[in-house]
Amino acid sequence: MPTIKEVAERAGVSVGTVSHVITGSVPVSEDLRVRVQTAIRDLDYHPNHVARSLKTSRTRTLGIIVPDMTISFFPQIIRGAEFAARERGYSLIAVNSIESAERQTELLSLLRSQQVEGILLVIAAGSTTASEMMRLIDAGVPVVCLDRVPEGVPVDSVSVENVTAGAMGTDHLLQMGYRRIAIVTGPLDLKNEQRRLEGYQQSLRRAGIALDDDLVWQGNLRTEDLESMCRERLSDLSRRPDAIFCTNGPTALGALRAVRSCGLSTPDDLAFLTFDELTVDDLFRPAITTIVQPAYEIGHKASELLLERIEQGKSRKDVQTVRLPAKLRVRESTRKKPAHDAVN
Amino acid sequence: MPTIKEVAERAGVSVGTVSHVITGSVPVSEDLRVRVQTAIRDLDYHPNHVARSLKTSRTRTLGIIVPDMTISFFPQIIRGAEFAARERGYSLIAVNSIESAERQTELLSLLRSQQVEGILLVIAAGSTTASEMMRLIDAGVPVVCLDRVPEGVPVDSVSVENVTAGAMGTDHLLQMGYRRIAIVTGPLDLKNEQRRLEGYQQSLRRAGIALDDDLVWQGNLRTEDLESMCRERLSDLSRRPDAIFCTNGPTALGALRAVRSCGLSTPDDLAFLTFDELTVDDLFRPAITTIVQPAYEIGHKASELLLERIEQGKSRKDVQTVRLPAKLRVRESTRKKPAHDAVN
DNA sequence: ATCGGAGCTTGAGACGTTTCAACAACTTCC
DNA sequence: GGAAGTTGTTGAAACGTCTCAAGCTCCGAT
Repeated sequence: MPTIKEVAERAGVSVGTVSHVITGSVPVSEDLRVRVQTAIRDLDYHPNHVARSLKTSRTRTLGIIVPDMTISFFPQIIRGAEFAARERGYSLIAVNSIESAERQTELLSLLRSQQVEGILLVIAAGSTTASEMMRLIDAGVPVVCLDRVPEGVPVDSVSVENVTAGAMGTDHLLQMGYRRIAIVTGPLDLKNEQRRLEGYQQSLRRAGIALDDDLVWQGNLRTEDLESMCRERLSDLSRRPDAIFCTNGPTALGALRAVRSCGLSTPDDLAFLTFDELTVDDLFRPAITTIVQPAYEIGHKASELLLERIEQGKSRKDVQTVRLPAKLRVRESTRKKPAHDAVN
Repeated sequence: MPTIKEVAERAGVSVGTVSHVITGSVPVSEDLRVRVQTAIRDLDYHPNHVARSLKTSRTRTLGIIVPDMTISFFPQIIRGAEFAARERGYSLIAVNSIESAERQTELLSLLRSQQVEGILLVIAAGSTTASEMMRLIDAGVPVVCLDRVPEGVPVDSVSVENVTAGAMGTDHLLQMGYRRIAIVTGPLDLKNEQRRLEGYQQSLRRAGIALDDDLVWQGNLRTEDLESMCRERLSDLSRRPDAIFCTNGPTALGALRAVRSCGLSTPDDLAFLTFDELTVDDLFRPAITTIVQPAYEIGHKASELLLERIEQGKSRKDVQTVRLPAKLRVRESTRKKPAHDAVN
């Protein structure tokens, strides 16, 4: 690859002048400008960002760590974040932590080594992040947490209004006549799982329905595990719920498979409601009612917050906490419960 | 952020020694090693990759450009590529061209400026890439094309065996008793779309069935456009096909919506077969028969090829062309056509 | 004619690493 | 006991760029 020096030679000017033409930071005469630009084109010269970054200590690059890009929720976030970054002349590099705390630590270090100017982080499940995050923050690395928000850490965050969303879903099921509502969650050390559960409980309490621990089905994020757990739970006829509420996508997939493999159908045998679209929920028969998180907007907003932090070097005092509303998209799987069913 | 110099001072050694401890390239006495490592930990030092790269002109980073990360096929590719890269100590940065030729050019330049050591490229639809690719190759940038392979350019590539896959799908439909098979394609300037069509035609010809241009429904990659095209086609009762074969995921989604909105059902009114899983095809009722491309493996293999090129500096003479087989996953949407239907 | 200033252009230092040649301190061997 | 290795350590140059201070040219004002 040609260097700025070769461009300078070919154009018959100094290196400094070439740099000025490229960055536009200092006026250059028309004559020289065109000579330089011609040379750049002839040589197919691409400025070496590595060298530039070393000098300016600016990379104009953000990093984002997500647990798993193959879960459709995350690419949407990434696209939103990428777009916002791009609007401000930044680029975004995305990496997967595959829900592993060690990998997350490695990636954090990798991104810092790559001199990204800020980091968007969706915390890996089960990682005890608090101290690690504090180190990051103390080191002055701009960070914004998305979707999953750590507790007790003064860090900017963007996520959905989880309690409200959990309550909204439960309210809807109640309204449709369901009473024995099972909630299927991922690991409860994920705060947003916990909050969704909280919303569910609030809603039931408001409706005067006793909470039943038997209806809180806590699992992990592995679809297969979820499936077998649900299958087991569902096989106990006497305690079978009349509705299932899943707090996230992978969970929902497992639960749905379990429902099917138990020979049950939705919504005849039980109603079904889930967080996050399964990409094509509208095409399912019955179509599935979902609580839709504004994934793209979450990514977009998080990026904006991060850039604000970076460019205005805001003090860590004023931690920003953005909570976006989720939307309920009602479809067939939560159809009103028929009266003759409702009697039992 | 602390620098290697500060570490050296704190440990009371020279900068060179610290570097040797970090890279492990030269033996260092136990005594100094621990002193240096302690200093590194105390200072929370992260080596500056930017500076390192400048010196070594190695970034150990690959770039991948995909049209759209929200199409589930691509994240799978990325995951595969990322894994293979990681196995060899490389990291991978992913960006979206959003099917735009200009954006692709920008990103190519961006990645080169970022000094990635090689590029994985899924060409944007409609970009006339030949000359651009030749420049890249002539400049000695290692490139591997995935999924979509340009014609007449001596570049490594990994994709699925498209003709065979197209024929395989068609064969299956024929075998199940369908005769009027419509094929729904994306833009035919994408060579793999063309090849899938080719396979379809081969299969029909082998079966002695006349090709009917009326059954080749060419569209673009926008689901909505596809939907309205299909709806229009399907509304013409006299010419309605008895099976639909979609050559990619976004296309399939559109076609499926059209089928539904025309009040038709699958497979009773017509059979349905598509390339690429719609994430949860097994949960559809009826479950959809798909031709599954080994996306993860495509990414993995492409990464390996690229790394080989990078590390062994293979000459451009021996262009590698890898074609992986697709798999037919038979489900309900292509159930055997009932005899009384088959008479007409 | 001289001076001052505006507007371009240049050269050199610095960014944080790696790495090579040089050196120092020990061993080992004759 | 000294030459020749061996092993570990150091200092300085270099990577490609940006940027600051300094220099040059030209022009108008005095």
